[in-house]
Amino acid sequence: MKNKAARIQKIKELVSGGTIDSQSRLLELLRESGFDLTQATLSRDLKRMRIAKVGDGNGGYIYILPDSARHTVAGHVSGVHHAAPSAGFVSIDFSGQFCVIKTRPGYAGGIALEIDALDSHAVMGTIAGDDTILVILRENESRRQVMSILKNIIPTLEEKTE
Amino acid sequence: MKNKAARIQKIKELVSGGTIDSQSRLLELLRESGFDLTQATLSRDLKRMRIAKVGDGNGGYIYILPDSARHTVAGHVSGVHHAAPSAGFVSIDFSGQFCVIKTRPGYAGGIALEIDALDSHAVMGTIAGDDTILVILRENESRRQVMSILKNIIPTLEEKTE
DNA sequence: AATATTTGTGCATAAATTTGCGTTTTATGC
DNA sequence: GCATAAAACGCAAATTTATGCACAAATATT
Repeated sequence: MKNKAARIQKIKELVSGGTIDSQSRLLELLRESGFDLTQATLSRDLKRMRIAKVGDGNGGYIYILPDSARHTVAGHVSGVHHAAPSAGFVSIDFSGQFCVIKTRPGYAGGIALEIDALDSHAVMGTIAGDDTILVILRENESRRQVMSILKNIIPTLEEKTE
Repeated sequence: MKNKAARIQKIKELVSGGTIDSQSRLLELLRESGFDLTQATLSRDLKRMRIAKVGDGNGGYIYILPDSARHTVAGHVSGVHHAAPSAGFVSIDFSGQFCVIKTRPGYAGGIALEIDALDSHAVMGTIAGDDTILVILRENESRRQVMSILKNIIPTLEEKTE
C-alpha cells in the first residue's frame, strides 16, 4: 500500500467533479493520476467514504459525495431538532378534503414548511397565509391518518382537536 | 400498469425506514405490501427517484432518499431551465375537484395569473401561496381535460405526480 | 374511432459492484 | 530486530443492479 490517504483525497476530488458514472471510469481516472489499485479496492473505498451512485435525472447515473449520508450514522436517526414549530400552533379543523390549521400570527409559513418537509403522501399541498394554513389532502386519506402524520411536527396535537 | 404512484410512495416509505440494504430486500417488502413488480422495474424506479445505496458506516449498505441529489449535480444539461413562464413548475396533483400545483418558491402567483388568463370554463378559480397553487375546477371537468388546458402555459407538463 | 406516440414493464442478459479468502504490507509490542 | 496483530489489497466468484428488446397499456392526434 502506497498512499491511501492521497488516493482517498483524489477520489473525493474526482467525484465532486460530477462526471463519474461508474467505478470503472473512476478507476481509469485514478490510474491516469498514477494510483495503482483494483476495482475491488475502489468499491471498498467508496463504501467507507459513503459515496453513492444515483440517477442523474437525465437517463444516466453519477456518483456523489452524499452530505446526506449523515442521516444514518450508527444505524439510528440522530434525535435532531423539531422543537419550535408547535409553539405557533393554535387549532386544527377538517372539512371535506381540506384541513385548516390556525396558528399564531406569522407562524403559518413556518409550520407549512414543516408539513411540506414531511413529504407525506396524504398531503397534496399546503397554502399558508399569515396565521392560517390550508392543507389539501389526497383523496381517501382518513383524518386520523393525517392527524398522526401531523403529530410528527406538532406533538401537542391531541387535545386541541375537534 | 396498476398503480405506479402508490408504489413510488411505498418505496419512499420503506426506504425512509432506513433498513433497506438491497433491491431484492425492498422487492420482498413491496410484494408483502401487495405490489407486483420485478427487480428491473424497481431498479428503474430507484433511478428515477434518485434513491441511492451507500455504506452505512458499519460494514453494510443502506438505501437512502437523498434530498441533496435533487440538485442535478453535473450541470451538463444546458437547456433545462427555460426562461419560459413555466420555469417555476414543479408538480401537479388532483384530489376531488381540486388541483394542486407545486411551484418553485415565489412562482405560484405568477403561474396562477397565467392560469387565470386562460379564462377556461373548466377552471373556476385559483388561490396561490408562495410555492403552491390551488385550482378549483368546475364540476364534471375531467382531469385529462384540465391537464390539456394547463399545457397551454406549461408545455413541459407531464405526470410529475408521485 | 382509428392511428400514432409515449410510457411502463417483464424477461433475459449484460454490466457493475460486492465479498470471501489468501497474501502482502504496515503498525505495534517486546 | 523479530514476532504478532491489524489493515489493505488482489483475485475470482457471487451477488446485485442496469438495460436492450418486445410487447402492452395509456395518451395524444387526426
